Amino acid sequence: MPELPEVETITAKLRQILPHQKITQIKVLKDKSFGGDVDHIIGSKITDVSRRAKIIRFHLDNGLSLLTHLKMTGQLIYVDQDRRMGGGHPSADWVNDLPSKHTRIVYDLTGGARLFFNDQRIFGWMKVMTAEQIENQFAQLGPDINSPDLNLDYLVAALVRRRIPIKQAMMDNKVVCGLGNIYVCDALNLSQISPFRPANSLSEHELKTLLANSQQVIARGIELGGTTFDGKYVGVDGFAGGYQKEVVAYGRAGEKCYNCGSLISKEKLGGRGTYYCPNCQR
DNA sequence: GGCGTTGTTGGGGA
DNA sequence: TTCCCCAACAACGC
Repeated sequence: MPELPEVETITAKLRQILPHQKITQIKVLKDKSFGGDVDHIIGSKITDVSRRAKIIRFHLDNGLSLLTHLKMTGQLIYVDQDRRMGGGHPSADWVNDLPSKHTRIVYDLTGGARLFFNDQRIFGWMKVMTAEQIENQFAQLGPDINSPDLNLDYLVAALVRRRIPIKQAMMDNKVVCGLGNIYVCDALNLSQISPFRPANSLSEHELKTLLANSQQVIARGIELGGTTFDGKYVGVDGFAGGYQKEVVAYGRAGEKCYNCGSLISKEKLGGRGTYYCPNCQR
């Protein structure tokens, strides 16, 4: 479920909280959720937390890293020794339910704090990896949508031979990372470009507009702490994001397009729900 | 019981 | 080989 703004929000928070903390114990409640040997990282200290695409990386002082992908329903919830979530904020009222029936892994940290990995659908994972394995994992990825390395020339070159619909191309991690279904629908609506257009049919000017709007919706999503539908995404402190209040297309089928006043449609594209305005998105 | 769900991956066909 | 489509992963709510 989390897209880049959600993962970025979680990463930024964990980067404030976790460095210098030691992993004292790990309880794996669902084998499928954890890859590698817990004994290789128990006793190590977290030195940094970073993000690439939608993958969060915990850097450890023994040279290994712990990587996690939250996929659709993963959550990382930090609870300190006083059972406050997210390091000092008031806690969501379900803090006392942890570990819950969806908790897959529990990390005990320095001084009695704990990090919970919850994942309803069990698509997400956490894995112990070496630097070399991480390099391989990241090698095929295009630049992050919010990366300074991403520019119009790159996007034009990446899409020139792609005939798939522009929406699918923008969601392809080999082209650009971090633009998921919610934000890509909104970026296309703001750009007044149809999601069904072949990627290589867009003019350079259209791609420029789409890139700028994509960067803008992602930046806005980060500002608002992500998007929460159905309570599936929550931050490290257990609370929801705010972008769902500002969506321009996603989830608005039957409501008026903010560009032109026509009604937003919903159709399937590449197996995903696609919200767009048939009138002004051309 | 059926359908839909915010992400990724791999198999198979063209 | 590359490109592209689609099923699969699995659990929940409507």
